[in-house]
Amino acid sequence: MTQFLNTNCQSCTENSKSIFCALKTDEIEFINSRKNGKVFEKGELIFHEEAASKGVFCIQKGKVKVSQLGIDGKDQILHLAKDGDVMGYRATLSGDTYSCSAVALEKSHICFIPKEVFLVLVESNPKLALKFIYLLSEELKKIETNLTKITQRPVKERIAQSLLLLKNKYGLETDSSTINIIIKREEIANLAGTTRETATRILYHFQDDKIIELKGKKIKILNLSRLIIESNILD
Amino acid sequence: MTQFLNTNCQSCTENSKSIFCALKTDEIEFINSRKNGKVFEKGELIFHEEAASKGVFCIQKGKVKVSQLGIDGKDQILHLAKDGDVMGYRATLSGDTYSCSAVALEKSHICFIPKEVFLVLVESNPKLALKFIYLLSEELKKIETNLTKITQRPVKERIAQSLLLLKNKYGLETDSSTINIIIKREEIANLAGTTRETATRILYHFQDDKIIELKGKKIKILNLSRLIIESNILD
DNA sequence: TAAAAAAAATGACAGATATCATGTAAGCGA
DNA sequence: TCGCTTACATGATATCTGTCATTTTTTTTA
Repeated sequence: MTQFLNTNCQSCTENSKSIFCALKTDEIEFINSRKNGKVFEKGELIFHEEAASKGVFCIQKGKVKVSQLGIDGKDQILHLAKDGDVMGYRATLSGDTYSCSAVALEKSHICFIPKEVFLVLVESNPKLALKFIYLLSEELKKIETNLTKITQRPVKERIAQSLLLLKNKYGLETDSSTINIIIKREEIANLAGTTRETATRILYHFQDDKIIELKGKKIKILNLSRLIIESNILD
Repeated sequence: MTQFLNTNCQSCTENSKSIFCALKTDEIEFINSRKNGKVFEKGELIFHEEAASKGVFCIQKGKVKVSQLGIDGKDQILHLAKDGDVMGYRATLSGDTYSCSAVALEKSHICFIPKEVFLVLVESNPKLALKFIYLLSEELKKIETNLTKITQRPVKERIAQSLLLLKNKYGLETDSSTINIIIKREEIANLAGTTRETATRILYHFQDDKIIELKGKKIKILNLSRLIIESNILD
């Protein structure tokens, strides 16, 4: 059962730093009166690929995976999102269907901004348009690099990279070493583009080597520098 | 030895349909007087990844591969370009280094538009900005799908897909079956994210199955529908 | 045109990963 | 709390694909 949120954008932008923060007060008002907040439970679908884009989603608080389904149902996680991130703008900007699905990784507060509202803003505010150009560019660069890496590097390195990504994205807990996300083995596999079994094995490898410690669905990084070495990221 | 071109944009936009075609006459004049045309020989480098973006390149006539170097020197072709295509805009728009290298696949006539000129246009012309948003979006979608496919599908399907891509991009010769591009085995491999040897073997497989015919560095499609089946693209 | 260099074909082989199968543990709803 | 379902661990196996080595063909250059 999804409940509705009734926060307003003003208080939201104070905390998180979404792309909408640079908007003028009246523009924020404009969004605020037309947006639509919802609470999504863990595992709940936020939007589905192949659905016609109806607008964009802005995460007030939460963690979301954005993934794409392969032919035989295996999905590839393309993007991880957190507080302040906007999702679905690619499809909305090009008037297309969503090319990915978004699913909450934990209970998340997410606002929906209808297409018309969003496009009016982008088209009337050149600065915002440039920001999205920027965002798209970054995204494109990231995924290009990813494509090259994922196809050329062995699974072990990709798993290490995935762990580093999770750490950088969601941060560490108060013990300064446990990655602040509850994530299934299968999702780690989908991030690294491999199978659940292989991911499991490699994680245990890393545990045997005292690089990480597996604590149920959480992962504690024992030796960050070695994890970086394993990931074979040279830069 | 690179020679210089002295065509003007007016005559160019009449033939090809680049993204700049929608510009007003004075804007085209503006580009025309500041651009810089060159002839690149086959195999010649047009721009190099990691170089700071100095501007964008517009193909008047030619074929170009845009690729990214992996860790051990193997490169992944991310994009194929032809007449009217603009390259390097991603980096230029986000004020970044190029993330890919571009190399001519055949003798190509290419104009260079300096960063300042390009950015002035984009920032002063909202319609153009939206066009680039569109372009970036399309590119992003394409590469996301590619990432999922390339990591999840076997090499055979990827090779078939690569051949279809080449056909769709560069078209067929007058015999209505030979793909209109001279391309090395290694480049097909780099497109499909595999090795030269494996690409070779699979191409011969396809030839044995009477799906294609290898004519030196050219490829003739004998049975398009079977090639599509092999590519396992369901849509 | 001959020689040299580059590209391609081809076979042998090894290894990384996926797949399959089965048992175990953990989470969840009644 | 029990039972059911979902997630996880783990071994055995097969296979795809990359690597290496050698020969042949094609292209380039002198």
